[in-house]
Amino acid sequence: MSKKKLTYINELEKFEGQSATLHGWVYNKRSSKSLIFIVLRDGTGLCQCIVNQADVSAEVWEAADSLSQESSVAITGKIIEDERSSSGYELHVTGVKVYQIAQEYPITPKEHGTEFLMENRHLWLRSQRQWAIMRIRNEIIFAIHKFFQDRGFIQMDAPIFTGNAVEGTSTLFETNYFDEKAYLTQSGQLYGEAMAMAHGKIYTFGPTFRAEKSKTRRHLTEVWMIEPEIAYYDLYMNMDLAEEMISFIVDRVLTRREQELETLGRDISKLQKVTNNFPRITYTEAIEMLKSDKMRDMLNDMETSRKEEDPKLRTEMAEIEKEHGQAKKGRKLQIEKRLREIRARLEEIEEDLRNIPVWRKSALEKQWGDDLGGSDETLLTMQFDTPIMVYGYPAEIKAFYMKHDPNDEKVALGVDMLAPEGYGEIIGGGQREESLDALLTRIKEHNLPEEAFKWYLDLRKFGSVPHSGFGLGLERTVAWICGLSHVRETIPFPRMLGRLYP
RNA sequence: UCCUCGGUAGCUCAAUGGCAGAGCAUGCGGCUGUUAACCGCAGGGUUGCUGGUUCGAGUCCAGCCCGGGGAGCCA
Repeated sequence: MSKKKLTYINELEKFEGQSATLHGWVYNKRSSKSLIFIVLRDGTGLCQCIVNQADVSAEVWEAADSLSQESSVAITGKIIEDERSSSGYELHVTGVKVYQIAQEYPITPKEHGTEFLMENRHLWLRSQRQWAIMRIRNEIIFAIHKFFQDRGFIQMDAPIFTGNAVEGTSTLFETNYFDEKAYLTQSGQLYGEAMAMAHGKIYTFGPTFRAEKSKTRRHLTEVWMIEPEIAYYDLYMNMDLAEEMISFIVDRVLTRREQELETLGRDISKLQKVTNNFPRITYTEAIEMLKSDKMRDMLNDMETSRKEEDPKLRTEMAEIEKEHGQAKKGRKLQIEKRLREIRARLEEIEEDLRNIPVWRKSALEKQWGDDLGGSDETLLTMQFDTPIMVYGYPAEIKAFYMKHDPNDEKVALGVDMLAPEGYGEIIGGGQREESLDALLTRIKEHNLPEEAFKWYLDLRKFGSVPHSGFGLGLERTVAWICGLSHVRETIPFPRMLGRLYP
Protein backbone atom coordinates (compact mmCIF):
# COMPACT_ATOMS: atom_id res chain seq x y z
CA MET A 1 0.00 0.00 0.00
CA SER A 2 1.38 3.40 -0.95
CA LYS A 3 1.83 6.05 1.73
CA LYS A 4 -0.48 9.05 1.73
CA LYS A 5 1.15 12.15 0.33
CA LEU A 6 0.05 15.76 -0.08
CA THR A 7 0.44 17.85 -3.20
CA TYR A 8 2.00 21.28 -2.75
CA ILE A 9 1.72 24.45 -4.81
CA ASN A 10 5.48 24.74 -5.35
CA GLU A 11 5.50 21.47 -7.32
CA LEU A 12 2.48 22.07 -9.56
CA GLU A 13 4.50 21.80 -12.79
CA LYS A 14 4.69 18.04 -12.12
CA PHE A 15 0.90 17.82 -12.25
CA GLU A 16 0.21 19.91 -15.34
CA GLY A 17 -2.88 18.58 -17.11
CA GLN A 18 -3.68 16.22 -14.23
CA SER A 19 -6.14 16.41 -11.38
CA ALA A 20 -4.72 17.24 -7.97
CA THR A 21 -5.92 18.16 -4.48
CA LEU A 22 -4.38 21.11 -2.64
CA HIS A 23 -4.73 21.62 1.11
CA GLY A 24 -4.50 25.16 2.38
CA TRP A 25 -6.15 28.42 3.35
CA VAL A 26 -8.09 31.01 1.39
CA TYR A 27 -5.74 33.94 0.82
CA ASN A 28 -8.27 36.00 -1.11
CA LYS A 29 -11.54 35.49 -2.96
CA ARG A 30 -13.18 37.37 -5.81
CA SER A 31 -16.40 36.49 -7.52
CA SER A 32 -18.83 37.37 -10.25
CA LYS A 33 -22.22 35.79 -10.97
CA SER A 34 -20.98 32.43 -12.19
CA LEU A 35 -17.24 32.50 -11.47
CA ILE A 36 -15.38 32.41 -8.19
CA PHE A 37 -11.63 33.03 -7.97
CA ILE A 38 -10.02 31.59 -4.87
CA VAL A 39 -6.39 32.39 -4.21
CA LEU A 40 -5.19 29.43 -2.17
CA ARG A 41 -2.21 29.56 0.17
CA ASP A 42 -0.63 26.29 1.31
CA GLY A 43 2.63 27.39 2.91
CA THR A 44 4.69 26.73 -0.21
CA GLY A 45 3.11 29.37 -2.42
CA LEU A 46 -0.10 30.78 -3.86
CA CYS A 47 -2.36 29.27 -6.51
CA GLN A 48 -5.46 30.78 -8.06
CA CYS A 49 -8.35 28.31 -8.22
CA ILE A 50 -11.26 29.00 -10.57
CA VAL A 51 -14.74 27.71 -9.85
CA ASN A 52 -17.04 27.86 -12.86
CA GLN A 53 -20.67 27.40 -11.90
CA ALA A 54 -21.36 25.51 -15.12
CA ASP A 55 -18.72 22.88 -14.29
CA VAL A 56 -19.54 21.99 -10.69
CA SER A 57 -22.43 20.67 -8.63
CA ALA A 58 -24.60 23.03 -6.60
CA GLU A 59 -22.96 21.71 -3.41
CA VAL A 60 -19.45 22.52 -4.61
CA TRP A 61 -20.55 25.97 -5.82
CA GLU A 62 -22.14 26.77 -2.46
CA ALA A 63 -19.10 25.51 -0.57
CA ALA A 64 -16.83 27.72 -2.69
CA ASP A 65 -19.18 30.68 -2.33
CA SER A 66 -19.19 30.32 1.47
CA LEU A 67 -15.40 30.59 1.82
CA SER A 68 -14.06 33.58 3.71
CA GLN A 69 -10.50 34.86 3.99
CA GLU A 70 -8.25 32.27 5.75
CA SER A 71 -10.88 29.51 5.77
CA SER A 72 -9.17 26.11 5.65
CA VAL A 73 -10.02 24.01 2.65
CA ALA A 74 -8.98 21.20 0.34
CA ILE A 75 -9.54 22.00 -3.32
CA THR A 76 -9.49 19.43 -6.09
CA GLY A 77 -9.23 20.18 -9.78
CA LYS A 78 -7.23 20.12 -12.95
CA ILE A 79 -3.86 21.89 -13.02
CA ILE A 80 -3.60 24.17 -16.05
CA GLU A 81 -0.71 26.30 -17.20
CA ASP A 82 -1.97 29.87 -17.56
CA GLU A 83 -0.13 33.12 -18.14
CA ARG A 84 -2.77 35.11 -16.27
CA SER A 85 -1.79 33.42 -13.02
CA SER A 86 1.21 34.85 -11.16
CA SER A 87 2.61 31.41 -10.37
CA GLY A 88 2.09 30.29 -13.98
CA TYR A 89 -0.44 27.64 -13.04
CA GLU A 90 -4.03 27.64 -11.94
CA LEU A 91 -6.47 25.04 -10.78
CA HIS A 92 -9.87 24.48 -12.41
CA VAL A 93 -12.00 23.36 -9.50
CA THR A 94 -14.05 20.17 -9.48
CA GLY A 95 -14.30 19.64 -5.72
CA VAL A 96 -14.15 21.65 -2.50
CA LYS A 97 -13.84 20.24 1.00
CA VAL A 98 -14.24 22.82 3.75
CA TYR A 99 -12.35 22.17 7.00
CA GLN A 100 -13.39 25.37 8.73
CA ILE A 101 -15.00 28.64 7.72
CA ALA A 102 -12.89 31.42 9.22
CA GLN A 103 -14.55 34.18 11.23
CA GLU A 104 -13.81 37.76 10.18
CA TYR A 105 -10.05 37.65 9.62
CA PRO A 106 -8.48 40.79 11.07
CA ILE A 107 -5.69 41.26 8.53
CA THR A 108 -7.49 42.42 5.42
CA PRO A 109 -5.92 42.91 1.97
CA LYS A 110 -5.17 46.50 2.88
CA GLU A 111 -2.44 48.44 4.60
CA HIS A 112 -2.18 48.13 8.36
CA GLY A 113 -0.21 49.88 11.06
CA THR A 114 2.63 48.21 12.94
CA GLU A 115 0.93 48.20 16.34
CA PHE A 116 -2.05 46.31 14.94
CA LEU A 117 0.15 43.90 13.01
CA MET A 118 2.33 43.21 16.06
CA GLU A 119 -0.78 42.45 18.15
CA ASN A 120 -1.68 39.96 15.42
CA ARG A 121 1.81 38.63 14.82
CA HIS A 122 0.53 35.02 15.07
CA LEU A 123 -1.63 35.72 12.00
CA TRP A 124 0.65 38.26 10.31
CA LEU A 125 3.13 35.41 9.75
CA ARG A 126 0.75 34.11 7.06
CA SER A 127 1.16 37.25 4.91
CA GLN A 128 3.33 37.16 1.83
CA ARG A 129 6.09 39.47 3.01
CA GLN A 130 6.42 37.78 6.38
CA TRP A 131 6.37 34.40 4.70
CA ALA A 132 9.23 35.45 2.42
CA ILE A 133 11.27 36.84 5.33
CA MET A 134 10.94 33.61 7.33
CA ARG A 135 12.06 31.56 4.35
CA ILE A 136 15.12 33.75 3.98
CA ARG A 137 15.80 33.52 7.73
CA ASN A 138 15.65 29.76 7.38
CA GLU A 139 18.04 29.90 4.43
CA ILE A 140 20.50 32.02 6.43
CA ILE A 141 20.35 29.63 9.39
CA PHE A 142 20.90 26.67 7.11
CA ALA A 143 23.77 28.46 5.34
CA ILE A 144 25.48 29.17 8.66
CA HIS A 145 25.31 25.52 9.69
CA LYS A 146 26.54 24.42 6.27
CA PHE A 147 29.41 26.90 6.34
CA PHE A 148 30.70 25.71 9.71
CA GLN A 149 29.93 22.02 9.31
CA ASP A 150 31.75 21.94 5.94
CA ARG A 151 34.79 23.37 7.72
CA GLY A 152 34.82 20.81 10.52
CA PHE A 153 33.31 22.99 13.25
CA ILE A 154 31.31 21.27 15.99
CA GLN A 155 28.05 22.92 17.02
CA MET A 156 27.83 23.04 20.82
CA ASP A 157 25.38 24.73 23.13
CA ALA A 158 26.18 27.29 25.78
CA PRO A 159 23.89 27.52 28.81
CA ILE A 160 21.09 30.04 28.88
CA PHE A 161 21.09 30.45 32.68
CA THR A 162 24.31 31.93 33.98
CA GLY A 163 25.39 32.72 37.50
CA ASN A 164 27.07 36.03 36.80
CA ALA A 165 26.84 39.09 34.62
CA VAL A 166 29.58 38.20 32.16
CA GLU A 167 30.98 41.50 31.04
CA GLY A 168 29.65 43.56 33.87
CA THR A 169 28.36 46.15 31.42
CA SER A 170 25.05 45.09 29.94
CA THR A 171 21.82 44.94 31.86
CA LEU A 172 20.69 41.34 32.19
CA PHE A 173 17.37 39.67 32.94
CA GLU A 174 17.43 38.37 36.49
CA THR A 175 15.59 35.19 37.39
CA ASN A 176 15.10 33.22 40.57
CA TYR A 177 17.01 29.96 40.25
CA PHE A 178 15.91 27.93 43.29
CA ASP A 179 16.41 30.96 45.53
CA GLU A 180 19.70 31.79 43.90
CA LYS A 181 20.14 34.69 41.48
CA ALA A 182 20.55 33.62 37.88
CA TYR A 183 20.70 35.67 34.71
CA LEU A 184 19.66 34.95 31.17
CA THR A 185 22.82 34.83 29.09
CA GLN A 186 23.82 37.76 26.94
CA SER A 187 26.50 35.71 25.16
CA GLY A 188 27.73 32.14 25.05
CA GLN A 189 31.28 33.22 24.38
CA LEU A 190 33.05 32.35 27.61
CA TYR A 191 31.57 28.85 27.45
CA GLY A 192 32.48 28.74 23.76
CA GLU A 193 36.10 29.23 24.75
CA ALA A 194 35.96 26.20 27.05
CA MET A 195 34.36 24.13 24.29
CA ALA A 196 36.95 25.27 21.73
CA MET A 197 39.69 23.96 24.03
CA ALA A 198 37.96 20.56 23.79
CA HIS A 199 37.16 20.49 20.07
CA GLY A 200 39.40 23.08 18.43
CA LYS A 201 36.72 24.64 16.26
CA ILE A 202 33.23 25.09 17.63
CA TYR A 203 30.21 27.33 17.18
CA THR A 204 27.19 27.98 19.30
CA PHE A 205 23.76 28.84 17.94
CA GLY A 206 21.19 30.00 20.42
CA PRO A 207 19.17 32.77 21.99
CA THR A 208 20.73 35.55 24.05
CA PHE A 209 19.04 38.22 26.14
CA ARG A 210 19.54 41.91 26.80
CA ALA A 211 17.47 43.80 29.34
CA GLU A 212 18.50 47.21 28.02
CA LYS A 213 15.65 49.60 27.43
CA SER A 214 16.47 50.25 23.80
CA LYS A 215 13.57 51.21 21.57
CA THR A 216 15.02 51.33 18.10
CA ARG A 217 14.67 49.48 14.81
CA ARG A 218 17.89 47.58 15.56
CA HIS A 219 17.05 46.19 19.01
CA LEU A 220 15.27 43.20 20.47
CA THR A 221 15.51 41.84 24.01
CA GLU A 222 15.80 38.26 22.75
CA VAL A 223 18.13 37.65 19.83
CA TRP A 224 19.74 34.62 18.25
CA MET A 225 23.51 34.61 18.14
CA ILE A 226 25.99 32.46 16.32
CA GLU A 227 29.35 32.38 18.08
CA PRO A 228 32.28 30.50 16.58
CA GLU A 229 35.36 30.10 18.76
CA ILE A 230 38.60 28.73 17.36
CA ALA A 231 41.79 27.63 19.10
CA TYR A 232 45.06 28.95 17.63
CA TYR A 233 43.27 31.64 15.56
CA ASP A 234 44.56 35.18 15.79
CA LEU A 235 42.59 38.35 15.05
CA TYR A 236 43.39 38.29 11.34
CA MET A 237 42.38 34.65 10.81
CA ASN A 238 39.23 35.53 12.73
CA MET A 239 38.47 38.38 10.34
CA ASP A 240 39.08 36.11 7.33
CA LEU A 241 36.59 33.65 8.75
CA ALA A 242 33.91 36.28 9.43
CA GLU A 243 34.27 37.69 5.93
CA GLU A 244 34.08 34.26 4.28
CA MET A 245 31.03 33.35 6.34
CA ILE A 246 29.09 36.50 5.46
CA SER A 247 29.96 36.15 1.77
CA PHE A 248 28.85 32.52 1.84
CA ILE A 249 25.53 33.37 3.50
CA VAL A 250 24.74 36.16 1.05
CA ASP A 251 25.62 33.98 -1.92
CA ARG A 252 23.37 31.14 -0.72
CA VAL A 253 20.43 33.48 -0.22
CA LEU A 254 20.97 35.06 -3.64
CA THR A 255 21.03 31.72 -5.44
CA ARG A 256 18.40 29.86 -3.44
CA ARG A 257 15.93 32.57 -2.33
CA GLU A 258 15.81 34.88 -5.32
CA GLN A 259 12.00 34.66 -5.48
CA GLU A 260 11.59 35.68 -1.85
CA LEU A 261 14.00 38.61 -2.23
CA GLU A 262 11.91 39.75 -5.17
CA THR A 263 8.71 39.50 -3.10
CA LEU A 264 10.38 41.85 -0.63
CA GLY A 265 11.48 44.20 -3.38
CA ARG A 266 15.10 43.88 -2.27
CA ASP A 267 17.69 45.62 -4.45
CA ILE A 268 19.72 42.53 -5.32
CA SER A 269 22.55 44.45 -6.95
CA LYS A 270 23.57 45.70 -3.50
CA LEU A 271 23.87 42.13 -2.19
CA GLN A 272 25.76 40.97 -5.27
CA LYS A 273 28.64 43.25 -4.28
CA VAL A 274 29.16 41.30 -1.06
CA THR A 275 31.92 38.92 -2.18
CA ASN A 276 34.89 38.93 0.22
CA ASN A 277 37.54 41.69 0.30
CA PHE A 278 35.59 43.71 2.86
CA PRO A 279 37.50 46.88 3.71
CA ARG A 280 39.44 46.48 6.97
CA ILE A 281 40.08 49.71 8.74
CA THR A 282 41.58 50.30 12.13
CA TYR A 283 39.69 52.18 14.79
CA THR A 284 42.28 54.95 14.49
CA GLU A 285 41.66 55.22 10.73
CA ALA A 286 37.91 55.25 11.39
CA ILE A 287 38.31 58.20 13.75
CA GLU A 288 40.34 60.03 11.08
CA MET A 289 37.66 59.33 8.47
CA LEU A 290 34.97 60.69 10.76
CA LYS A 291 36.91 63.89 11.42
CA SER A 292 37.87 64.43 7.78
CA ASP A 293 36.78 67.26 5.49
CA LYS A 294 35.29 64.63 3.21
CA MET A 295 32.94 63.57 5.99
CA ARG A 296 31.99 67.17 6.67
CA ASP A 297 31.23 67.69 2.95
CA MET A 298 29.18 64.52 2.78
CA LEU A 299 27.04 65.59 5.73
CA ASN A 300 26.58 69.06 4.27
CA ASP A 301 25.51 67.52 0.96
CA MET A 302 23.06 65.28 2.80
CA GLU A 303 21.57 68.27 4.55
CA THR A 304 21.28 70.26 1.31
CA SER A 305 19.62 67.45 -0.61
CA ARG A 306 17.05 66.91 2.17
CA LYS A 307 16.29 70.61 2.21
CA GLU A 308 15.76 70.59 -1.55
CA GLU A 309 13.58 67.49 -1.46
CA ASP A 310 11.15 68.94 1.07
CA PRO A 311 9.53 71.71 -1.04
CA LYS A 312 9.40 69.41 -4.08
CA LEU A 313 7.35 66.89 -2.11
CA ARG A 314 5.07 69.60 -0.74
CA THR A 315 4.41 70.90 -4.26
CA GLU A 316 3.54 67.41 -5.46
CA MET A 317 1.29 66.91 -2.46
CA ALA A 318 -0.63 70.12 -3.15
CA GLU A 319 -1.06 69.16 -6.82
CA ILE A 320 -2.44 65.68 -6.26
CA GLU A 321 -4.62 66.83 -3.37
CA LYS A 322 -6.25 69.26 -5.80
CA GLU A 323 -6.70 66.47 -8.35
CA HIS A 324 -8.18 64.16 -5.70
CA GLY A 325 -11.57 65.92 -5.62
CA GLN A 326 -12.64 65.01 -9.14
CA ALA A 327 -10.49 61.90 -9.60
CA LYS A 328 -12.02 58.52 -10.37
CA LYS A 329 -11.96 55.72 -7.80
CA GLY A 330 -8.80 53.97 -8.92
CA ARG A 331 -6.85 57.18 -9.25
CA LYS A 332 -8.16 58.31 -5.87
CA LEU A 333 -6.67 55.24 -4.22
CA GLN A 334 -3.42 55.86 -6.05
CA ILE A 335 -3.34 59.46 -4.84
CA GLU A 336 -4.12 58.48 -1.27
CA LYS A 337 -1.32 55.93 -1.29
CA ARG A 338 1.13 58.47 -2.68
CA LEU A 339 0.02 61.03 -0.11
CA ARG A 340 0.81 58.57 2.67
CA GLU A 341 4.22 57.94 1.13
CA ILE A 342 4.93 61.65 0.90
CA ARG A 343 3.84 62.29 4.48
CA ALA A 344 6.07 59.45 5.72
CA ARG A 345 9.01 60.76 3.70
CA LEU A 346 8.47 64.31 4.96
CA GLU A 347 8.62 63.01 8.53
CA GLU A 348 11.85 61.20 7.69
CA ILE A 349 13.33 64.36 6.21
CA GLU A 350 12.30 66.36 9.25
CA GLU A 351 13.96 63.81 11.51
CA ASP A 352 17.11 63.70 9.37
CA LEU A 353 17.34 67.47 9.45
CA ARG A 354 17.10 67.36 13.23
CA ASN A 355 19.70 64.59 13.41
CA ILE A 356 22.31 65.67 10.88
CA PRO A 357 23.76 68.43 13.08
CA VAL A 358 23.99 65.91 15.93
CA TRP A 359 25.69 63.37 13.66
CA ARG A 360 28.08 66.03 12.37
CA LYS A 361 29.01 67.05 15.89
CA SER A 362 29.49 63.43 16.96
CA ALA A 363 31.68 62.65 13.94
CA LEU A 364 33.80 65.79 13.70
CA GLU A 365 34.48 66.04 17.44
CA LYS A 366 35.38 62.36 17.81
CA GLN A 367 38.49 61.79 19.93
CA TRP A 368 40.68 58.70 20.08
CA GLY A 369 39.25 56.67 22.97
CA ASP A 370 35.60 57.51 22.34
CA ASP A 371 33.27 54.68 21.37
CA LEU A 372 31.61 54.76 17.96
CA GLY A 373 27.91 55.58 18.08
CA GLY A 374 25.19 54.35 15.76
CA SER A 375 25.39 57.43 13.57
CA ASP A 376 29.19 57.18 13.32
CA GLU A 377 28.88 53.58 12.15
CA THR A 378 26.29 54.57 9.56
CA LEU A 379 28.49 57.37 8.25
CA LEU A 380 31.48 55.01 7.97
CA THR A 381 29.53 52.32 6.12
CA MET A 382 28.14 54.90 3.70
CA GLN A 383 31.65 55.17 2.24
CA PHE A 384 31.56 51.53 1.07
CA ASP A 385 29.38 49.03 -0.83
CA THR A 386 30.23 45.96 1.25
CA PRO A 387 30.31 45.31 4.98
CA ILE A 388 33.41 46.76 6.61
CA MET A 389 35.51 45.54 9.49
CA VAL A 390 36.73 48.00 12.08
CA TYR A 391 39.42 46.59 14.37
CA GLY A 392 41.89 47.62 17.04
CA TYR A 393 39.61 49.48 19.45
CA PRO A 394 40.81 51.31 22.55
CA ALA A 395 41.20 48.63 25.20
CA GLU A 396 39.45 50.79 27.75
CA ILE A 397 36.06 50.61 26.05
CA LYS A 398 36.22 46.87 25.40
CA ALA A 399 35.55 43.80 27.55
CA PHE A 400 38.07 42.43 30.05
CA TYR A 401 38.74 39.20 28.12
CA MET A 402 39.96 40.90 24.96
CA LYS A 403 43.65 40.53 24.17
CA HIS A 404 45.66 43.72 23.97
CA ASP A 405 47.91 44.50 21.04
CA PRO A 406 51.44 43.44 22.09
CA ASN A 407 52.75 46.47 20.15
CA ASP A 408 50.38 48.96 21.75
CA GLU A 409 48.87 48.22 25.15
CA LYS A 410 46.14 50.83 24.66
CA VAL A 411 44.69 48.83 21.75
CA ALA A 412 42.49 45.73 22.04
CA LEU A 413 42.46 43.11 19.30
CA GLY A 414 38.73 43.36 18.81
CA VAL A 415 36.80 43.64 15.56
CA ASP A 416 33.29 44.76 14.63
CA MET A 417 31.72 44.08 11.26
CA LEU A 418 29.36 46.80 10.13
CA ALA A 419 26.73 46.00 7.52
CA PRO A 420 26.15 48.46 4.68
CA GLU A 421 23.01 50.59 4.16
CA GLY A 422 22.87 51.66 7.79
CA TYR A 423 22.19 48.24 9.30
CA GLY A 424 24.95 48.67 11.85
CA GLU A 425 27.00 46.14 13.74
CA ILE A 426 26.23 42.56 12.79
CA ILE A 427 29.40 40.98 14.19
CA GLY A 428 31.49 41.70 17.25
CA GLY A 429 34.50 39.63 18.22
CA GLY A 430 38.25 39.43 18.48
CA GLN A 431 41.25 37.66 19.89
CA ARG A 432 40.92 36.60 23.53
CA GLU A 433 43.48 37.16 26.26
CA GLU A 434 45.25 33.85 26.86
CA SER A 435 47.62 34.97 29.64
CA LEU A 436 46.46 34.09 33.16
CA ASP A 437 48.28 37.02 34.74
CA ALA A 438 46.89 39.54 32.30
CA LEU A 439 43.35 38.25 32.82
CA LEU A 440 43.66 38.40 36.60
CA THR A 441 44.78 42.01 36.34
CA ARG A 442 41.86 42.92 34.03
CA ILE A 443 39.31 41.24 36.27
CA LYS A 444 40.57 43.39 39.14
CA GLU A 445 40.55 46.53 36.98
CA HIS A 446 36.96 45.88 35.93
CA ASN A 447 35.93 45.13 39.54
CA LEU A 448 34.62 41.71 38.56
CA PRO A 449 34.29 38.86 41.08
CA GLU A 450 37.30 36.59 40.54
CA GLU A 451 35.49 33.69 42.16
CA ALA A 452 32.84 33.58 39.41
CA PHE A 453 35.53 33.27 36.75
CA LYS A 454 37.45 30.42 38.39
CA TRP A 455 36.49 27.95 35.69
CA TYR A 456 37.26 30.48 32.96
CA LEU A 457 40.71 31.09 34.45
CA ASP A 458 41.32 27.33 34.48
CA LEU A 459 41.36 27.53 30.67
CA ARG A 460 44.49 29.68 31.01
CA LYS A 461 46.11 27.27 33.46
CA PHE A 462 45.71 24.07 31.49
CA GLY A 463 47.16 24.42 28.02
CA SER A 464 46.27 28.04 27.27
CA VAL A 465 46.53 28.92 23.58
CA PRO A 466 45.92 31.99 21.43
CA HIS A 467 42.31 31.86 20.33
CA SER A 468 39.66 34.01 18.73
CA GLY A 469 36.01 34.10 17.91
CA PHE A 470 33.06 36.33 17.17
CA GLY A 471 29.32 36.65 17.59
CA LEU A 472 26.95 37.14 14.68
CA GLY A 473 23.55 38.69 15.38
CA LEU A 474 21.06 36.68 13.36
CA GLU A 475 18.19 39.19 13.36
CA ARG A 476 20.30 42.11 12.19
CA THR A 477 21.76 39.91 9.47
CA VAL A 478 18.27 38.91 8.32
CA ALA A 479 17.13 42.55 8.39
CA TRP A 480 20.09 43.62 6.27
CA ILE A 481 19.83 40.83 3.69
CA CYS A 482 16.05 41.28 3.39
CA GLY A 483 16.36 45.07 3.32
CA LEU A 484 13.89 45.53 6.20
CA SER A 485 13.42 48.74 8.11
CA HIS A 486 13.04 46.96 11.46
CA VAL A 487 14.42 43.81 13.13
CA ARG A 488 11.02 42.97 14.63
CA GLU A 489 10.01 41.40 11.31
CA THR A 490 13.03 39.06 11.22
CA ILE A 491 11.93 36.65 13.96
CA PRO A 492 8.55 34.88 14.28
CA PHE A 493 7.71 36.26 17.71
CA PRO A 494 9.90 39.26 18.54
CA ARG A 495 10.57 40.13 22.15
CA MET A 496 11.20 43.79 22.66
CA LEU A 497 10.61 46.57 25.17
CA GLY A 498 6.90 46.44 25.97
CA ARG A 499 6.20 43.43 23.78
CA LEU A 500 5.59 40.02 25.32
CA TYR A 501 2.40 39.16 23.40
CA PRO A 502 1.75 37.11 21.35
C1' U B 1 16.00 57.73 31.77
C1' C B 2 15.95 61.80 28.07
C1' C B 3 14.41 63.96 23.15
C1' U B 4 10.71 63.73 19.37
C1' C B 5 6.18 62.31 16.70
C1' G B 6 1.47 60.17 17.23
C1' G B 7 -3.56 57.93 19.45
C1' U B 8 -10.85 59.41 15.53
C1' A B 9 -15.54 53.04 13.13
C1' G B 10 -12.79 46.04 13.15
C1' C B 11 -8.46 48.23 9.82
C1' U B 12 -6.05 52.61 7.09
C1' C B 13 -6.89 57.61 7.38
C1' A B 14 -9.82 62.72 6.73
C1' A B 15 -12.34 66.63 9.44
C1' U B 16 -10.25 76.63 10.14
C1' G B 17 -12.76 75.85 17.75
C1' G B 18 -19.11 75.08 14.89
C1' C B 19 -24.11 68.77 12.12
C1' A B 20 -17.83 62.99 13.21
C1' G B 21 -16.70 61.49 7.50
C1' A B 22 -14.33 58.30 3.35
C1' G B 23 -12.10 53.75 1.61
C1' C B 24 -11.35 48.72 3.01
C1' A B 25 -13.52 44.73 5.99
C1' U B 26 -18.70 42.67 7.33
C1' G B 27 -24.14 41.69 5.55
C1' C B 28 -27.49 41.93 1.27
C1' G B 29 -28.06 42.74 -4.14
C1' G B 30 -25.64 43.09 -9.28
C1' C B 31 -21.79 41.52 -12.83
C1' U B 32 -18.79 35.12 -17.10
C1' G B 33 -11.42 36.03 -16.40
C1' U B 34 -10.86 38.67 -11.62
C1' U B 35 -5.47 40.19 -9.77
C1' A B 36 -5.80 44.93 -2.95
C1' A B 37 -11.54 43.12 -8.83
C1' C B 38 -15.63 46.42 -9.72
C1' C B 39 -20.89 48.79 -9.03
C1' G B 40 -25.26 49.71 -5.57
C1' C B 41 -27.54 49.54 -0.56
C1' A B 42 -27.11 48.74 4.82
C1' G B 43 -25.22 48.24 9.77
C1' G B 44 -20.99 50.00 12.44
C1' G B 45 -18.36 55.80 17.15
C1' U B 46 -17.28 56.78 25.27
C1' U B 47 -12.54 60.79 18.97
C1' G B 48 -6.72 56.81 24.63
C1' C B 49 -8.00 58.52 30.03
C1' U B 50 -8.82 62.56 33.73
C1' G B 51 -9.46 67.52 34.47
C1' G B 52 -9.43 72.68 32.60
C1' U B 53 -10.39 77.07 29.02
C1' U B 54 -14.86 78.25 25.94
C1' C B 55 -21.66 79.79 24.27
C1' G B 56 -19.40 75.46 21.91
C1' A B 57 -13.44 70.92 22.15
C1' G B 58 -11.68 65.34 17.88
C1' U B 59 -9.31 70.28 17.49
C1' C B 60 -6.65 74.71 22.59
C1' C B 61 -4.14 73.89 27.85
C1' A B 62 -2.30 70.50 32.02
C1' G B 63 -1.42 65.67 33.93
C1' C B 64 -1.49 60.51 33.03
C1' C B 65 -1.73 55.88 29.86
C1' C B 66 -0.37 53.45 25.26
C1' G B 67 2.43 53.24 20.66
C1' G B 68 6.25 54.83 16.78
C1' G B 69 12.00 56.00 16.27
C1' G B 70 16.12 58.49 18.02
C1' A B 71 19.99 59.20 22.13
C1' G B 72 22.54 56.25 25.71
C1' C B 73 23.78 50.77 25.51
C1' C B 74 24.39 47.03 22.18
C1' A B 75 24.16 41.98 17.94
